[in-house]
Amino acid sequence: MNGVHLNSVHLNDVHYTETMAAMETGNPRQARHSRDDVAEAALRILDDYGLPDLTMRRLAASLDVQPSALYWHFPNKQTLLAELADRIVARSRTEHSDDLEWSARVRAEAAGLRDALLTFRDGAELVSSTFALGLGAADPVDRLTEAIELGGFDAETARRASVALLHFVLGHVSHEQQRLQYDSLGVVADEVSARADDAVLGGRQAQAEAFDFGVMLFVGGLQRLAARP
Amino acid sequence: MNGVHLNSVHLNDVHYTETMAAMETGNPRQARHSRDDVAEAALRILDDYGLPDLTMRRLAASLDVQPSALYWHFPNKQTLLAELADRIVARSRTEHSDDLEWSARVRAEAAGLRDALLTFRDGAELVSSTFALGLGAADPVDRLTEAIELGGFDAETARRASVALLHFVLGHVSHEQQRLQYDSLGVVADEVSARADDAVLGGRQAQAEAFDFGVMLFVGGLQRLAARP
DNA sequence: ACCTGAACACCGTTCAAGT
DNA sequence: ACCTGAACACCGTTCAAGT
Repeated sequence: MNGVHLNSVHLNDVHYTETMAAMETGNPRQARHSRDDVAEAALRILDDYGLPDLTMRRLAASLDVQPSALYWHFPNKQTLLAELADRIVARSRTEHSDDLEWSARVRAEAAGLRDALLTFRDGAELVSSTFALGLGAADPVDRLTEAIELGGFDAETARRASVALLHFVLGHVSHEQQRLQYDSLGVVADEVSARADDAVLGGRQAQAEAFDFGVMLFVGGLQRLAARP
Repeated sequence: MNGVHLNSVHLNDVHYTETMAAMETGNPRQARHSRDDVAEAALRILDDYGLPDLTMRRLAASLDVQPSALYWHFPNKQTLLAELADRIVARSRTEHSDDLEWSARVRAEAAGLRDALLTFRDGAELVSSTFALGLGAADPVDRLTEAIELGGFDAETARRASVALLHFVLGHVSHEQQRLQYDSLGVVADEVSARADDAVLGGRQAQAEAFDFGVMLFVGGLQRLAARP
């Protein structure tokens, strides 16, 4: 804008490589990091210590870097979290043998999403919070919408239904994961009430059943809608 | 346990009243606060500035008190938030003319809960986070469960359905409120895309419709379940 | 291209002590 | 019964400067 050709700025830019820096300082430092390195390190902290412990300062320390260095790769923490959410959710891409009936496909997508969220500690809460902020998580909505549209529903109905279903999925799995680490903290206190509680809403099997039931209610609602338009 | 009668401890306890303190210091300080005062002040900050600004330090300042004083009323912030969640949710007690059909009553309960959450800024997010932690929000679950049981469903089915419905409600209203303040921040940028976006998922009316649609899917799923057991 | 150093403006919580 | 004062152990983010 001011007449200076931006392209010329880097003409004699000296690129300090890792080895050059090591030679100068005599200190064979860690490799400098890429955006991808940062995201992967963050996912590791998330899974090992949970969302509350995923701080910029801790992340920086795990990469042997100053906290301020992270802001070269991501403009702020929220953007980093959105990136993590997208990476977690990307694992839910099911090869949903396209010959499935639409309702079975919806159930498969929902189950795949749940599995993906469960592979990372606090995964549901992370995705949930970034989804609520209007960032990321667009992909699962699109895939659910597509599956529902196969049932002959119009675009808006399908979208509304898939967003509703996603809210259920995120809420359910958040709850589920919260309970997991609550249990792992061993609030043993009342053996009896713990058992009773467990019988009602605990146990991996029971959680999976409750999840399927919720998805089924949704699908059932859609089917009823199709039956009497 | 050690033989000392606990009842005798307070026998000659001197109670410093507000006026006594004022007389001594010559400083007519604010009235000392009750647990209820603290909760009400917190609700005011929540509604005026939002959940991220509801810090213990800010709350203390609004009460003309040191942050540490709050810990006499609540053991920690989480407990305070749970109390706020309960207070917000208590406003959803609808006088659901008991002559309503069960499905209408479920819809009324859901709508009442949404209205209650909307009366406070970030209300849904607050209730959602404490619910995910297993604190509070038990009341709405109970009322929804009761309504569903009137439809002839067994206790576990009713409970699972009501928890699922609650997850949808919390997720939907969180999203809705997030959008509200996103809009109020006036990210005017693209007038055009804003309009287009608005047509699809914006507007109070559209949000209310999408909400009702989601609830209807649930109820429809239950009805279908009743039709073919 | 990627990072350091230092600072700014905050957090929640504890605890002895005061009135 | 309710609060102060002071401290502890943290946060996210910015920015000039370095290599």
